[in-house]
Amino acid sequence: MARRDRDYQSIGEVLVALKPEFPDVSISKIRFLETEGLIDPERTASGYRKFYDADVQRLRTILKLQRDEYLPLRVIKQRLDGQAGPGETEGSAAPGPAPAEPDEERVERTPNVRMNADEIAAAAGVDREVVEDLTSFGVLRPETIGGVGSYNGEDLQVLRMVSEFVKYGVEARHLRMYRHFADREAAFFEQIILPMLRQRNPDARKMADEALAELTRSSRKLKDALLKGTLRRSLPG
Amino acid sequence: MARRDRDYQSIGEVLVALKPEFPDVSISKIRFLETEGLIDPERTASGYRKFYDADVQRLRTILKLQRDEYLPLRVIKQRLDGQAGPGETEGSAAPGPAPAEPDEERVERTPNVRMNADEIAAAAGVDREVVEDLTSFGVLRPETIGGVGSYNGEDLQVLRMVSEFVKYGVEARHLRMYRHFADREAAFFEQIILPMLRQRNPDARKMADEALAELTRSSRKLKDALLKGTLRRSLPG
DNA sequence: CGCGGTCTCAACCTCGGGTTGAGACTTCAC
DNA sequence: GTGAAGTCTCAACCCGAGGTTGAGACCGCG
Repeated sequence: MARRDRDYQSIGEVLVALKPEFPDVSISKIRFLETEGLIDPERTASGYRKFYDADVQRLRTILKLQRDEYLPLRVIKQRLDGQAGPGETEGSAAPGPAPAEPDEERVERTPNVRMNADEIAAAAGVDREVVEDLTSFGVLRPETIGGVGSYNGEDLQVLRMVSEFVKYGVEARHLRMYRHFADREAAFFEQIILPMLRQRNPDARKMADEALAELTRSSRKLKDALLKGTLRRSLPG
Repeated sequence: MARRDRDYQSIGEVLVALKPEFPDVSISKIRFLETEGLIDPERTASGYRKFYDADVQRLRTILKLQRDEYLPLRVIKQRLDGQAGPGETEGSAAPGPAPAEPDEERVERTPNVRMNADEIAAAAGVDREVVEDLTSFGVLRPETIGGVGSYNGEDLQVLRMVSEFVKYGVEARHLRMYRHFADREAAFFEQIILPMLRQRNPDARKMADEALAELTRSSRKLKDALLKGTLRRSLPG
């Protein structure tokens, strides 16, 4: 009678499963990742770790991020534990050399900030006009509250990047293409994700989140690779 | 008579210049980066380091990559020295799902590999048909040698990412948008870079390379931020 | 029943990324 | 010209991240 009918794997089985893709994984490493809070497998009555598919998938994601993106574990953790991951958000608003907070732990940031056009312009170090143009071209989409645009932390992220382009003389209207593309891409992802959400599986939500994160990463790399390849051909270099 | 008419800065001046943006920088760190081969400032007759604008710019780039992307110094170095990867040329077009080369010295480079459709399909673990479809949709653009497509390492990168999408049931034709966008973006960058190359400055080439790298990074973040923002609104999150 | 798998816990290790200090030279400001 | 401030090298040291290595005890399955 094979006992293989249980619906989880032991740590050793997981090891074997991951080894081909991640030769550097080890039992002690997996355990270590648990002590660091990156995974949290259930236990049997006697204390053995139980790895369900979702756990293994998460482990795979962790190892991939570590190997391919060189992310430190604390960042991986943040990024996986709810989108609490602050998209990085380097602190200190304001262009001025403001000593800023020693800050140290850059947790919590982003979503609940609220700024008007002047504030966000100042925070990103660009002219207010840039903000207005970006908004009118739809690159930024502030919520409109009482007829006045209200920008959030994500908009600030965008604006900071735009400010890099501005240095090279790029104008807001040139950046519309980025907005259009983001919309198309989001719609594309939605088509993939929505069916997953409709499943009556209790884990559906969790799986969908993981899937979305993975799609986002893959698409980023795809865009990168295509862009680089194209540039290499079109620019002498 | 102010001696300020020299066209370079001392290490201390550089420190002051960078401090606002990178509070953690220090003199010893800058020197350390030199011993690690990441920068290579000229020296005065008496041995003092001379930092020209391009050196400072490079330094800034290094610090940004370290802080925002968490890249280890050796990876930053490789990435900035562009092409100069070590060893490489694994050539292991391993079959099977994913042993491939985790490669250790990541991504970026593998220019001189040459594969036909079957080989690249095997290396990425997808069906040959996927390769054919991608090629016919222009997502992959192999050189055609004697009527036969010849794919390189960049194509393999792309194909690996595509294989992630395939898992979710995406078909090659859905990915055409990525190709279109990469083309538009490359053309956009070209418009920014070409004027820089035409300058009769001896450093023009170097500056243009730096600029291109910076644009690439900024645009990546911009795309990321826009996509995430859009997803957050369109998918219940 | 025994052999291999798994558990915890503390000690240990390596490496990346710097810091510190000593001792000597250079440059700036007056 | 002289001293204070800045810079140089070089070796030694430091710290944290990310694990590894046993020792000793407990499961579990054939």
